[in-house]
Amino acid sequence: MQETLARRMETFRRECVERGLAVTHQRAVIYEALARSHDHPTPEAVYETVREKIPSISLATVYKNIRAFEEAGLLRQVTPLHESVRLDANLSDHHHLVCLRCKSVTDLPADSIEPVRVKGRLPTRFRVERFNVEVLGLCARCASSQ
Amino acid sequence: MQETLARRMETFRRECVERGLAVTHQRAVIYEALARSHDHPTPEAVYETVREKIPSISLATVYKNIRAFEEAGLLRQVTPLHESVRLDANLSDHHHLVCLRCKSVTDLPADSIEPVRVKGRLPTRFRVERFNVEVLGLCARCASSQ
DNA sequence: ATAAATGCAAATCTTTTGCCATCTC
DNA sequence: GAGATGGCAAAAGATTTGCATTTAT
Repeated sequence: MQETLARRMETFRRECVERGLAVTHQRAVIYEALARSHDHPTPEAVYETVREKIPSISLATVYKNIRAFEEAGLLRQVTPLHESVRLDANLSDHHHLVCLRCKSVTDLPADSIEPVRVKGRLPTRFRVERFNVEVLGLCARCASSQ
Repeated sequence: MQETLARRMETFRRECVERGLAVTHQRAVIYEALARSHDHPTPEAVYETVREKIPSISLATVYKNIRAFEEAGLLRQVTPLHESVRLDANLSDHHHLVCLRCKSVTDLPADSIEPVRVKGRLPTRFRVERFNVEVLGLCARCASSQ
């Protein structure tokens, strides 16, 4: 497990070099905080963690680097739709097609995807209410103007 | 189809009465804009649409009513995780357990859910990159403190 | 030495809140 | 007429940007 972290830090350094990103102290500490975490933290939470090691770091630096890591493919956002609330007045069972570039959302009838089936047990005593399935990719327009 | 809209407006009025929400002109126009839309608009987009019918409406009113409609169960947000970016440095295939109340996110190994399978064709020439599966519900802590 | 990155402060964008006037029931 | 709602402006929260200083390569 510790081994895995060391390997991930190694990968991180290599990726940075490959992408022309300087391996700064701040970047390494931010990335390590992310690699250690399993709670899918917000930038603010990452900032608080990193501050324990680098009290002088600024929140803007955390944001700038999260953005840089994303662009380098070192991390992802849990959902690509966090920028602004997206509303859905269609309460019937259905799914969504989400364009990663333009963030357009299109309905997908429930029957166009095999029903989600959980195999085995869910980790905790989680009370499942429903499933959200997002099909991520590029819409026709974005795929062609690529 | 027009029929469906009329029926939805009827349901809307009934739900409002049942929940003790006054059926104001603004509310009806906001709800109708949402019911007619299929692009999962942002509050700002709803505001622009509604302004065509009620030029004097304020953005705050749109936000307040979206909130009220949500609480009344008349609409949903496409993802419950839009408040702040949630980061994921684990790029391997996996899913997420999301608590609708506290917004905690927990990893779910890829093999705990049957692989998502698309039945038939996707509507447009959409270039699928990957699937996001969110299991929504209440985490153990929130379910018990309910 | 050079180009990129950091830190700070200000700006921007999204969403919420307080308060008084207005409308629904 | 009472209490909920709307509009406006200000506040709060999240994220980005500009710029001078510092750091990595």
